[in-house]
Amino acid sequence: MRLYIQVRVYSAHYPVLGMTMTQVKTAKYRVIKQHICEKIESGQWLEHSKVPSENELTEQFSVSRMTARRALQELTEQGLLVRSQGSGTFVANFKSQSSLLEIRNIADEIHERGHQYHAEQLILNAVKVNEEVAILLALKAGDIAYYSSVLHFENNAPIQLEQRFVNPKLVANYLEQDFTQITPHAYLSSEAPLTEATHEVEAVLASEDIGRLLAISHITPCLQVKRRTWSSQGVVSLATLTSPGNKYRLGSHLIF
Amino acid sequence: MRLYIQVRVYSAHYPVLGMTMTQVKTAKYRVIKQHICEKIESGQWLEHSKVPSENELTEQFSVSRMTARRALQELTEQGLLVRSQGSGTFVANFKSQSSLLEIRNIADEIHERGHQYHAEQLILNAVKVNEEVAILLALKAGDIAYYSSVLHFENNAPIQLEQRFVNPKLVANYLEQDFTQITPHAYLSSEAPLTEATHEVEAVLASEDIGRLLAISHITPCLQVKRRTWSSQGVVSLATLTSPGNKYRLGSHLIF
DNA sequence: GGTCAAGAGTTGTATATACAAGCTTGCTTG
DNA sequence: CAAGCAAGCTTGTATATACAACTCTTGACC
Repeated sequence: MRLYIQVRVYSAHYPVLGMTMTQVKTAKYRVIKQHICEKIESGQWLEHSKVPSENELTEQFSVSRMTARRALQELTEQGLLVRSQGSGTFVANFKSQSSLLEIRNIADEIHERGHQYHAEQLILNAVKVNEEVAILLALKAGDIAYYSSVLHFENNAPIQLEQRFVNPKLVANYLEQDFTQITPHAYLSSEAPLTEATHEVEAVLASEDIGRLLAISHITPCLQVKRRTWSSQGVVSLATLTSPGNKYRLGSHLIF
Repeated sequence: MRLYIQVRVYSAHYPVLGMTMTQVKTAKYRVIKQHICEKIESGQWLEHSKVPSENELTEQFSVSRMTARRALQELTEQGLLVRSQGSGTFVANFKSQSSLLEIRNIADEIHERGHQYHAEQLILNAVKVNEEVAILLALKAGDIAYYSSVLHFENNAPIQLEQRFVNPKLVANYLEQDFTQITPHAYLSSEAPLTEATHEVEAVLASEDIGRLLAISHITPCLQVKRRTWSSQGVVSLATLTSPGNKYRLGSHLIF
């Protein structure tokens, strides 16, 4: 159906055989962003230290000021930099943060930071729910729910344990999925679009089991987010996300 | 010291007597953003409906395409709009993503639970800020900022330690307040209405000092929220809120 | 010597322009 | 008529330019 379009595109812009289809030409401002990110994440540019000015970047990368500016601007909006009219641009002190305002896919989040993501699927089965879970999922105690336990990795280090109960009435094929290929959140979003969500955030100490999975000691404080999501049909799932406090932060940005 | 600067500025740009000092000249792209926000929030532009294209806005507001574009771009980054190359710009389907980490007064929160609230004011003075705080408050290292440390109690048990730096240029009478009578947050809101805020949430172990104040052991995990608030004038304050994880939770409710 | 002024450097806003790239529509053509 | 193409609209990227506004340093003047 749309093949002719692709043919046109390929012939015009991807003439070299074997060339990867993705990001054949990276936008200049993205190159600059990437460069700055690397400097910060590698520790070469410390917090509060000054970042090259727009004019300096203009020369270094042979781009116009507007292009250099765009890189700095976007990194500022993303919270990596702080700018001050008249005095310059500086490395912010908050690095890895995710947005609580958005229900996000942790895989996307990690990819955005330029890091490698993978997941291990620890458990995927059907379980009888206890009373607490039953109430929260709008089921009856003793009913069957689907349960998954997935460990998320950033650069091969465990970063988050996800334990999730899913309402089987609303998501039929949950047990057939492979959550090393698609995150539960991404799958659920495609099956039953979210209409509502609540979060509860608390600080806890990891249990022995969880500590072992996340490779942390038993006195490491963890952020635990309990997320309950609805579709138009009702409560879809109940997720408990546990991350070591020293590796993971939540960030939010409200505008009134 | 810096008065001459202000004089120069006033004479050049604020020639009319009685003219308010704030927002005398609103940036054009902000006007456009405001216009679009109002359309969406008033319901005149429904979800998924098409927003005027860059060229249309260019004509309507008599600006260049780059300026119109900037308005659309920023609203997209803020999640109000969705853009698609080739087809147009549309109202996003996530609207009132309000009350996440709703900026609330802890006193109100405790009263709502039917509990008793009171506060102790530990410190209230002017301090020289270090570089980190200076940057975040848009001051210079060594400048003076106001600092307050207030301990909040729920039913006579300490529930939250609030440590706050305040920009003295924007809130003049901060040191004259009695924060056992009004919370810093409530006072600041009355003085300089908030327009923006960022939060960072992490799980930490309390330091010895903080542990003593909060009456918790040194292995109690704590939720630590760092909140940076803006008014239309700039960064108003920088607050660090620390609460024992077993006594305090953050909740949020998103509706799509 | 302290005050003020000027200048250099920085970010902020705005415009005009050009071309690339993706989507939609409708017309042409076989 | 249907397939395919092209035109026209959309957003995306990039440049060059100009001036405004803020900060800091330097230096001159009183």
